[in-house]
Amino acid sequence: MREGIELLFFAYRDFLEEADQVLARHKLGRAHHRALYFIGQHPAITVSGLLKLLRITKQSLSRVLADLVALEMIEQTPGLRDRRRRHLRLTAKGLEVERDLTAQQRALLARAYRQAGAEAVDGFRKVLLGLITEQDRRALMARRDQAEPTEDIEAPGARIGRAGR
Amino acid sequence: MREGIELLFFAYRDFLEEADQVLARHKLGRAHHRALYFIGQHPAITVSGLLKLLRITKQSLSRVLADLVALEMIEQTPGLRDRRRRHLRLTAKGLEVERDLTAQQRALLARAYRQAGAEAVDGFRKVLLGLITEQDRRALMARRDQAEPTEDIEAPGARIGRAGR
DNA sequence: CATATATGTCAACGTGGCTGACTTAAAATC
DNA sequence: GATTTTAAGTCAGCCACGTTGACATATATG
Repeated sequence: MREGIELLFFAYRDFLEEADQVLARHKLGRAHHRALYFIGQHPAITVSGLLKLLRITKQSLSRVLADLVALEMIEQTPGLRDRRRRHLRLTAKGLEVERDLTAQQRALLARAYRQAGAEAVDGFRKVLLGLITEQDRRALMARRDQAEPTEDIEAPGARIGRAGR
Repeated sequence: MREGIELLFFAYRDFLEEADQVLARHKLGRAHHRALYFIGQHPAITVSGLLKLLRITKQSLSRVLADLVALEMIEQTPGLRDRRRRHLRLTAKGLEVERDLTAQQRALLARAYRQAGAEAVDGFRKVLLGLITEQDRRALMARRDQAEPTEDIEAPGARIGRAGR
């Protein structure tokens, strides 16, 4: 049991270290990484949607989002049905940085998968799924069966803030 | 691949959340948890040994250790062969808190293991081992084949600081 | 119109990392 | 025995990123 605890600790730490070097090059922090990642995975996600995924306060998130908007890595468009909502998506630049960030991680994970074998990967997923909360499990599944009709309609070409350059 | 990244993120977060509640009760932070944990796993570990495991600076660590000494959760004894070294170990109180902290985590992990099955656990371990660095892998093994003759001889009954009560 | 919701903002604070400079005691080396 | 190296600690300041609390604004909804 203790071994499992340490495996998680070391693996998570070593896994993040990969991305940290890239982050340093771009002068970004881990919080930016997480935001970029999830916006990349959930295009047009709203601020409140992102808050639920990250489980941080809106004050913390808005600092990060403000940075990313200023750096032109993400952009915000008002919802069509509900103009209070801000739908977030990566710009070309944001996409590039996000890819740069996860490229290392994907490579590392791919190597670990390859070395361990398909069967082991299955076990890895089973155990981790058992560790996470029902809520997070749903978040994971939601993306996989990416049917869910976005119900988050957004207005095209109506950027918010630091307006149209 | 993306799924694996998210699994790690969610699992690690949810796994820590368990302990966070206990930490809050004891008015401790995550840094204290990590120190207590590794001292518990490596009795008589030296400060520099702990630094290597945690990979933080001595300034950061010494804040944490000072807290734990003040709370009488750990104690330090000078090395016998090398009196510059300080060997750390949990006091009865420290042991109790540490158990309290990991009890939740062990239970959660045990449940995940049970649900996933022995074969899955094996895969879980294989993949995670593939993710961590050679250095961390050695740290893990070292404890398992706990032969390694501690070579860290310490003086019995010679506590340092906040002296003998 | 009144209320609820989505988002943002200002201010203050806590934790836990970091760097850099310096000290002390003990060990190791010349 | 003098010099250098090592283990540990200290002081000071900084930064990232989380928190709480109070309040503002625009929009949707009953």
